[in-house]
Amino acid sequence: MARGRIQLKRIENPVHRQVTFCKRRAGLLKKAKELSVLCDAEIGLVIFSAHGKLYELATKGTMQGVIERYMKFTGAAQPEEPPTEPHHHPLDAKEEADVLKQEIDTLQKGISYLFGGGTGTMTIDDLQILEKNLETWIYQIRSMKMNLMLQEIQDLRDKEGTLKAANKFLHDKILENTTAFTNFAPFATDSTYPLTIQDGIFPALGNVLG
Amino acid sequence: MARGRIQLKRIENPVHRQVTFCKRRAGLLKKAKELSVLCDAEIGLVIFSAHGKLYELATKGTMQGVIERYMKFTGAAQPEEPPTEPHHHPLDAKEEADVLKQEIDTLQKGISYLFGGGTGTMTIDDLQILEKNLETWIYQIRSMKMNLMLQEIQDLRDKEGTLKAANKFLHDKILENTTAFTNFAPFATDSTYPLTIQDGIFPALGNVLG
DNA sequence: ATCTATTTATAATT
DNA sequence: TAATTATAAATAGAT
Repeated sequence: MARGRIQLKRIENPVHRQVTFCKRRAGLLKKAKELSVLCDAEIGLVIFSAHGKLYELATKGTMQGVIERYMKFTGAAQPEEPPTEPHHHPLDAKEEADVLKQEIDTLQKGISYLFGGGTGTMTIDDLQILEKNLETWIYQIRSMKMNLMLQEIQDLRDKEGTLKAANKFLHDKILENTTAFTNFAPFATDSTYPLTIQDGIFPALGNVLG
Repeated sequence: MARGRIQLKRIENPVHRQVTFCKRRAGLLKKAKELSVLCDAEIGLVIFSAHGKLYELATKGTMQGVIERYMKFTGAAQPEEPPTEPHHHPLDAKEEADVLKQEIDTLQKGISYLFGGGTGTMTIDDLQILEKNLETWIYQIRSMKMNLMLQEIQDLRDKEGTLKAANKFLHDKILENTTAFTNFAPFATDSTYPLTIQDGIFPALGNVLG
């Protein structure tokens, strides 16, 4: 990138190649860090030099964590442990996570209880109970989360509607004011466009805007 | 890097953040490719956006290959092999919903199959498989729903931010107009108060403010 | 998405 | 190996 364009091919001179590797490796790691910080992304970066040396960067946790998340995402059967959920909104998220963990505990305890004896004396009735329990657990987990999240979505939608309404109101107000202004005559004392409405609306909007 | 320095901290404005994420993500991937080609290095790069979308790059082979090499290097436990068909792009909402339905289907079929026969010849191995499947299903259902809903919540939050910004802008606009108007028409001060609009808007605002 | 003014990264050089 | 410097490349903000 300086003092001459570079060709996008392997640098044959081993000294140049090594120097460039060091510089660009540092640059790449820096850029990765910046992207992670600026945009709140989780990044895993591994670099094996031509001679097999490893350089790595994992933002927001460990490389193991990144690899597991990647595995989950791409469908690799990477078992166990509830993954680190995307950090979002501390309050509800924490509660939800706790409830969720508890539910999973319950499920695993139930399974252990039913199967852990190793007796092989499972009856159809036992299995029926297990089935029902599993369905119930799944249902409860799902609906609990559903309710929480639907609630939040609804709240946000309401907020959006309100903000849009306020937006429209303000917009219309501007149009009115503009019209009044351009058409205005000094004797327009009977104006129905009362700019002092702001006394009513602005303090309230102040809260919305904040 | 251009038109003003940036602070090395999370960009709060969601629009700016998203734009910067796209640009810098592209830049980072490009730099990684260049380093790999120029210096004959093997690189694996995974990026999870704040919304959980996956972007990846593996030079000289697959991401699985990079992960395995990394695991060998660090001596970490090998997370077994890739029965994978990597989605190069994260599932969108519709795809996720379909997968979810399918998973539920599978769950119900599995239960029916295992219990519906009524033979009572369930082996411990069968039960082990069932247990594992149930855990997997629950996890998948949960994380899929999570992703969908977190996505929507994030979208709505971003929208909210945008609307608030718009409202602030309009609000400022009104202040300007008001000032201009009163300066130009000092006589029109006895205007009546026009209350018809607030009847519509204020109750709605009340919800936001509360 | 495209453009442009700047900042940042870095190839060549010392 | 570590600076310096001239230049290419990336990108923040604007359109």
